[in-house]
Amino acid sequence: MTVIGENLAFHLGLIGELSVEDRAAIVALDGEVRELPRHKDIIRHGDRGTHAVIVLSGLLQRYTIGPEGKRQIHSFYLPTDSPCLETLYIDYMDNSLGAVIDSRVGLIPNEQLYRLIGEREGVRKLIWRETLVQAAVFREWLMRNSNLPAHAKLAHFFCEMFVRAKVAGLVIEDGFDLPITQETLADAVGLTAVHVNRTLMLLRDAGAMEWRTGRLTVKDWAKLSETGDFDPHYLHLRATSGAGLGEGARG
Amino acid sequence: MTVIGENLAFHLGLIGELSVEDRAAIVALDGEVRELPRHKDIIRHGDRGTHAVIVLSGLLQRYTIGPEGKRQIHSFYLPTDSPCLETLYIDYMDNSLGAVIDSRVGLIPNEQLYRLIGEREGVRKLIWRETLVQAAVFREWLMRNSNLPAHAKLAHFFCEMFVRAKVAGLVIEDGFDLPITQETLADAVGLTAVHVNRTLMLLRDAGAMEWRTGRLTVKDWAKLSETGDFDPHYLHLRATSGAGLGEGARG
DNA sequence: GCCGCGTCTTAACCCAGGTGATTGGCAGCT
DNA sequence: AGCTGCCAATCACCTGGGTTAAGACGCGGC
Repeated sequence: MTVIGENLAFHLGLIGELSVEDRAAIVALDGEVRELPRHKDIIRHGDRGTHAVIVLSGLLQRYTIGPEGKRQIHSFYLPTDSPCLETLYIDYMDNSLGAVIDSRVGLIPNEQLYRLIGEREGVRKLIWRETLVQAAVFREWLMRNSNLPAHAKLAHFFCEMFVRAKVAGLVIEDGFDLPITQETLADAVGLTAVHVNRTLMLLRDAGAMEWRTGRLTVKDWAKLSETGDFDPHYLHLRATSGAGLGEGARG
Repeated sequence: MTVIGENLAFHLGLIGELSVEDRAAIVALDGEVRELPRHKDIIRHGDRGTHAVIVLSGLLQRYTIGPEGKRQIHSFYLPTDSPCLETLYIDYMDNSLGAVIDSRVGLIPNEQLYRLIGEREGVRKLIWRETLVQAAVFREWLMRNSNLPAHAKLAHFFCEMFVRAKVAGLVIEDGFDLPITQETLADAVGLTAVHVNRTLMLLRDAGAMEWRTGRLTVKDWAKLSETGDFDPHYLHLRATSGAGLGEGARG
């Protein structure tokens, strides 16, 4: 029983059922715990991924740097999230993964996962499913960044992060830590920092949400989710019903 | 030995090695062949996917309809492409799959694939890898639609389709069938049909490409790929080296 | 040979969001 | 206290792409 395995089991349990034996096998997984200072990458574009990553604390981001230095953030990873599971069967990293703030991550060698995947159908199913859910999130981000106006982009983004934080057990009194700068947010939703700033004030004034000192608080879920045209189905959570999700206590 | 299995084996062979036995097992897969008239969906948002789809001829598109009827296309599928492999472990479809033009598809029941995945590590690896490559494509589309200006979006899109058509053996004399309307293209890259039209003429006038009567011809690969800042690595093909890809003869 | 419809093309106008530059607050360091 | 760096907040101005509308060019059906 390890912190890393426990967190992975918890996370996989959010998107499907785990038998007692499968759960035990995952919980028994171990690996290296590493401190990752802010702005430091753990895997870079072009690297060969050899480990799965489990976020234990802090916040990670997946991103690429495009022409003229433009950065596109593909996803953020909250504690218990597991980026890099795709390195199991994709050798060449086409993006980078780094820490937004000082973070702690667990690293599980792929070999350990190959073994479990081969032996246990239940584990295979959930890990595979996890990679597919991430693909669904990329599709949703594609839709959001291509089709929605600025205020809806921000609202949609906040809704997603809120739901994910909620099921991960990170939400306290309708708020959770989202320690990103407006510029980082801009790189995620495909706007400029200036326009993000302008647009944030609209959402604040509308009373939908508050976001200060790195903490997001949802004031009016109905308004926020309607503004962002948000439907959480694409997250494929076991309990998907908007903000009124189950308790979701940590491992 | 069936058309469906043969096409799937060919397609998986593009992204990885298949042992003789694994290949034989895939080639032996069979399923229903179905004619899909243009604009008809084969799977709809909200459905439960129960089959993998193999495109035998024609062209499919994956899409969602957003607020105010806006359509976002997430991907196109050329002959030998295999959408819906994600339905193996995702029960609820969060998008639709339909025919752009009259098409023929093969349907393989998921049960058959579960069996093979459980029995054969090599097959499991390649099918999983295929779903991960599609996720990488979604990430690239996210970057493209969020960060690139209109002319680069179009160039990037054409580059991707060209490379994919090339490895599928569909390219003859630097051209292949891309029977979509400008409006459909607009819904893929996140522009309006009018602006797509304006921008297409720039690319044409620059001599980079030609696109008439549903057939795309690349005139100047260097110019086109530079305009679109295109790097084919994200497709994770076995032979990835721009337009000068291997022969790629069908089945 | 004509009609109807889908698609492409073009034009005139408009606005959401980009650009660049400045200010002020706040935290950490010396 | 003063300095440095980061980040939020604004302002004035600009432009890429959206919007609306109106022809033009096929092409299949009758």
